Amino acid sequence: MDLRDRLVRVGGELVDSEGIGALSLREIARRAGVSHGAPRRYFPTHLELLSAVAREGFTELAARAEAALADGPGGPRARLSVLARIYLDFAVERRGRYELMFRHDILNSGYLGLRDTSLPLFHLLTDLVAQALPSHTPAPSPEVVAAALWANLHGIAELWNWGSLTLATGAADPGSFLEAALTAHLGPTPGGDA
Amino acid sequence: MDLRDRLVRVGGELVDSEGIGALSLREIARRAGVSHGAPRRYFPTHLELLSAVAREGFTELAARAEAALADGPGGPRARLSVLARIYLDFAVERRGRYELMFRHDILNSGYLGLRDTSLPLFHLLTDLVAQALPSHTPAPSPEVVAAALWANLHGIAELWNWGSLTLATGAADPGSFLEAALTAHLGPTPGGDA
DNA sequence: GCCCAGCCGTAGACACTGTCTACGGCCGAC
DNA sequence: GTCGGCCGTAGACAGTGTCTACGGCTGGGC
Repeated sequence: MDLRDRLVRVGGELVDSEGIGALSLREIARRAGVSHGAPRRYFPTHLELLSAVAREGFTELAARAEAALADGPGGPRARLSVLARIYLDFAVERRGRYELMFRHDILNSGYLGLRDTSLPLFHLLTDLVAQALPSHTPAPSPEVVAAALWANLHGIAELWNWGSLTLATGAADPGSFLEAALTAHLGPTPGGDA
Repeated sequence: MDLRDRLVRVGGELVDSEGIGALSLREIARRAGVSHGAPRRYFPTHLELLSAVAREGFTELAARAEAALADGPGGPRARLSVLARIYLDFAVERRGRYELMFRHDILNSGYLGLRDTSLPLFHLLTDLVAQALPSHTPAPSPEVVAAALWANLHGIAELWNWGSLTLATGAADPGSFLEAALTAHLGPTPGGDA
């Protein structure tokens, strides 16, 4: 296997298990069994390696979303609920990776490449929102609603991971916040609660 | 002036102007005009110094909120709008500081002290939400709505600072997202738009 | 007035980090 | 068979956070 891919994979396992603080260049190189100078042949800088690890996270998140949305047709609102759940589950399960994926202070250099990987996900969200939006009232554009919903999801994910939501409300599961966010931004579910 | 206070102040100026990456222990010591070992007398660890800088941020945010809410009485919904705006403005103006304040991977050691400083702000939010919540429907508890609103605000702040909201929607000001979040979580404004 | 103790900051060492550079070894092309 | 180029090694360098030994200054007890 290519050393380049191996480095990204090792970095991914490392950030998934040990968190963002363990992602030093030399540690990745050690775990990949090469010297500390080897990664430089493929990633001119430490941050570019981290960007590649983050990008891998985006592709996996997109794959999860695609897989979950593939089998059941369902209405757009139900699909949005699934998508939001996928997003939140990813953020909680792969906490370190999720943090890395949104650490823009780290990833600015590789940001252009990252954007290409994360934009399709946002477009998927926008499309679903456009289908799910009620047709009454002068609703704002789907992009705006999708962005607002995304901001809400991201905030829930971060606060949940910090324990702030549990601390403030005693909630044992972020699902209620998720559904509240969907209802808040899209209106009440047309077909009932389920 | 106490060296302890000077270090916190210098660190605060540094994170406000240069961002979180510039906040090394030795750089703070240099700018304070002392040797790199001096801070250790007051902060056993680099992270505890950073926690103190973050705490100063929370107290200033609380002071801003208090000042803004003091002069005008206004309805609870209007006061919530002011509070949300204060929060968002702080996050945008003091971007580095805001990032630091919510970098829980850094601040875990001083987290207990931080919680004491940030909890009153959340209680203020909860109180206002309790007053602003419409009395129809089996509304969820004010804590839950306040937490959901906070999560939304935080998400807006982060995505806005990253430029993601501008990129996705072309918006030139985060205010529309802010008002949308208020409406989404509290229901439409009873007294109109203003 | 002197002396001594304790606080405060200095300075150097240590392990670790990311980056840069000079080097060798191996493999394929000619 | 020889030569060139890719790949990884290894060491140097500046920077970091932490730890420790040291000096200097100040204030209190006699």
